[in-house]
Amino acid sequence: MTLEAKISKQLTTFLQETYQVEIESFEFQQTRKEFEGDLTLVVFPILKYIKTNPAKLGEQIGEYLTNSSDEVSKYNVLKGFLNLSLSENFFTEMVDNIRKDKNFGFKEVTKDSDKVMVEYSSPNTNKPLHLGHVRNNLLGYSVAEIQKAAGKQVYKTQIINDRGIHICKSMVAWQKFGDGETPQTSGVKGDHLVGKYYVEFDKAYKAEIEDLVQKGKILEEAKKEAPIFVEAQKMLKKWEAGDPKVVELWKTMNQWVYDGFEITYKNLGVDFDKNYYESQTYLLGKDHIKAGLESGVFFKKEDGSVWIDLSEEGLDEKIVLRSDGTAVYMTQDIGTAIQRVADYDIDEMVFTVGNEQDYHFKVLFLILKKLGFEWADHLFHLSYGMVDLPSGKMKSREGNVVDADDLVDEMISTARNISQDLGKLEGYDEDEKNELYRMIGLGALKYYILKVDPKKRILFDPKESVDFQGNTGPFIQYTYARIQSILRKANLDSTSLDLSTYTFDVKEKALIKILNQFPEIIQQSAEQYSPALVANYVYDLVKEFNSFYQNISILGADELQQIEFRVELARLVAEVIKKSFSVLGISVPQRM
RNA sequence: GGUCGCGUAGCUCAGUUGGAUAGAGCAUCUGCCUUCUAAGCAGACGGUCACAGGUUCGAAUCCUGUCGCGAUCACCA
Repeated sequence: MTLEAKISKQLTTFLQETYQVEIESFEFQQTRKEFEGDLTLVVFPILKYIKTNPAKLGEQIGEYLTNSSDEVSKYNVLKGFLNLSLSENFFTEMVDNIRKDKNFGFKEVTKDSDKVMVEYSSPNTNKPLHLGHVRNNLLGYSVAEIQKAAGKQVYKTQIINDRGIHICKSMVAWQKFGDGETPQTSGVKGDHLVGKYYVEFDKAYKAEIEDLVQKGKILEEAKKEAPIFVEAQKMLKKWEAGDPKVVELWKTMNQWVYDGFEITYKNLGVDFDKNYYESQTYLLGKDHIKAGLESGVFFKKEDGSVWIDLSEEGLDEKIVLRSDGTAVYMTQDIGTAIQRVADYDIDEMVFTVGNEQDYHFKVLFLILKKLGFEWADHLFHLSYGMVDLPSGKMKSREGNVVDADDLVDEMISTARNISQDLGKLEGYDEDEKNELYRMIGLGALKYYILKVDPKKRILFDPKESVDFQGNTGPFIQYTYARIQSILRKANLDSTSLDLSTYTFDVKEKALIKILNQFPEIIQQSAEQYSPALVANYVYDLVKEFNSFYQNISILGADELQQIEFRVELARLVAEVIKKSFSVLGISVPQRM
């Protein structure tokens, strides 16, 4: 039982006996720093039931709790706020609880735990990943890890958009201008090579449009008639018809991209339990449209196209099948969702997709619900804001993107420069140093992106780059490394530590209180699908620890028991840092 | 135009069932390395919480309207 629950119970009893009113829930908050106390009861809401003066009631309750509750040792009342000081015993209890639970903060995953599938990344295969994908990947991975920590069975997945006009554009351009170039012959990473031809396509396409317009064509027509575009469309038709040559080229170029993506994913430290490929799923869903047509969920227009009318829900009509009977995006999304539930028997699904698709997912979930799938209530669109550059939106075909691989490299090299300036890595060999630079550079990047509320858009200025000081990943990693240093020096066995007679320092208490919040933070961030909560929490913890560290001597404390406890407290802080960062996908160093 | 989201310090962000004098970091300025790692600590400066109403004992938070920014409203994905 949480502390709040315990005290609430006592309060219910007290108010029942004294005022004959039944109140079960009370409003608590952390006592603000400028006041004495650990936990604050807000008295105002109780006045709705008991007409009296808030200060007077606060006094009464405070008096009662101090006398009858083991947890409360002191109180003071300010206006309508009752500040309670917790007893030393209670702090001892909290510490003991944290110490004895090796899995502190995380819920155990069992065979009976709910199964949740988290989809993220889901790239197109015509270009390398950029900063927008990075946010998507970091968010998706972290949310998946947080769900695990909250006790769910998690499957990470992506659907790779490996077919369609976009990849055909790269293919056509490669055929025309590529001169047989491959990743091997050029030394260019596969996804970048294919991306290069996507840009080439766009250049040639634009030139052709320009040319046609010069010759008197209307822009709209020119766009449709430009020879290279016509060629790409032809190629798509051939692909759909299974033309062996086209399919082979398609396979080859996609493989280049997959090999490239694999490296990027590895560098980012993200992974997947299952990949779905659009080329294998794009025909799915049609059967369900048929079934829905029969049951009256959908209706057919004269031209044969199939629609759903969502005007009752305040939305429009939405097409689910083209008049020629082919699938649209929505069709296959209906199909893949159903397929996934069939494959994995999942209870929940999370779709990590940008907020530009809010409407799409609203409609998708509604359709699945109308088709009668119970699980449609447990679908969540993890909608996140775009990452914009100072110059505006990133557009791959125009080349104004922050490339994922370049960005990671830059972060690592910044970390290297800073580390070398500080020069604290005596005794590390080159491999160890490089591993550390990578850890810090990625830590900076990941924390920078994850600490922001997912739904907010991020403005990323490559010139200003990412900080390594203050509220940053490296700051938190640094604190962890400092603690490791203390643990090495102390070299203590704390198993027999007994705190039953210990008197805690204010800063020790502050740390214990924050540590104690960890399990709740994990649950909250899981419920809200927000890694930002964990990021901000661990920052608060670390800030408090650094203040403690700088103001109170740990190894130089007066008494052995103090030394032992402080070392143990530092160890607990380090553990929570490590766990918090692990769900953010960030590693922590022994030294830095 | 309809719908959805956002608007908090010069900049980047916290502020979650409505609660005390709205908090951090960066930047600027002041102190602190002969003691556990200064990627740190202690402090100063910095606010019309976009604006206007409303609900409430109490609003950055809830409601309405206005303005600004963004997204979306395709037989594209």
